[in-house]
Amino acid sequence: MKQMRIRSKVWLEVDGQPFLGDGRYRLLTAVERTGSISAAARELGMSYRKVWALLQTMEETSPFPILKRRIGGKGGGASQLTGEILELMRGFQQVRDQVNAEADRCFDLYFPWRKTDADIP
Amino acid sequence: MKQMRIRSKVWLEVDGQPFLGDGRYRLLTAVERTGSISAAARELGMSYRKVWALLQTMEETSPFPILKRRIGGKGGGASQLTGEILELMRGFQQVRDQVNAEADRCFDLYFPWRKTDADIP
DNA sequence: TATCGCTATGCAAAATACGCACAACGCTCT
DNA sequence: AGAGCGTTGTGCGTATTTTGCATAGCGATA
Repeated sequence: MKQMRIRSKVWLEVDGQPFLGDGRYRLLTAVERTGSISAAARELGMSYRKVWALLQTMEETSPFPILKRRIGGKGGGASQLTGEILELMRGFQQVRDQVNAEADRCFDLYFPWRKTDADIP
Repeated sequence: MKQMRIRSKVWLEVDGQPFLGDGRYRLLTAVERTGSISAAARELGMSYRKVWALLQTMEETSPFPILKRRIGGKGGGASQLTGEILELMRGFQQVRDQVNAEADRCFDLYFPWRKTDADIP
């Protein structure tokens, strides 16, 4: 039984470069909760190398700082998010949820048939 | 001057596999207008190999036929879209436009500031 | 000043995307 | 009937991107 469904994706760009999308949102959330980039990587099952590159790219395109990093010292180091990015993340979450809801609504509106291939003419 | 803006993307999936998104929509439109896969590829600046693979994958995941192909014969061959996919494309276009509009609306709603980095606190 | 776990990075390997080059096909025209 | 044309279809080597291993650097604390 073929099941057809709609998907949607929302992200913010800065100067045409991807800035904040769903993946980075989850990553930042994990960093904030754990207080560490490497702990966040472990938690999400990603390599530290990859996570670090993501955050680095993000920081380079961002108009404001994202992370307060501490290298060395107690516990070897730590990182936490800046107030600016936390505020932006709140707005992003709102927009994302609302757009996803609209996509589902439109799908039901324009494709009330075609939930499966059973009802294909 | 850093310019921040929102982007959104909508696509249909069949059994969890990507089926129809913006790129394939444009491709199918070109195939229909030109009546030929290879002409569509040239028009979009893509290799025939890539376009063929896209359509092949699409046809494999689709619950219904997409293309009416003719190999050899007048003009060497030709292809045109089935009525089913044309109908689906119309619905997709509606949903896509409406969701994109909603994304823009939400962005203005939740980020009335932050059009540029000039007005960052 | 030794330790610890974190941040930071060079580099090779793995996976993926890409497209060139060629085969198969069947109308059409001679 | 046979050659030619411009399609569709495909094998396979090459380029590009992604990935993560391995290791260096750091500094507060004890």
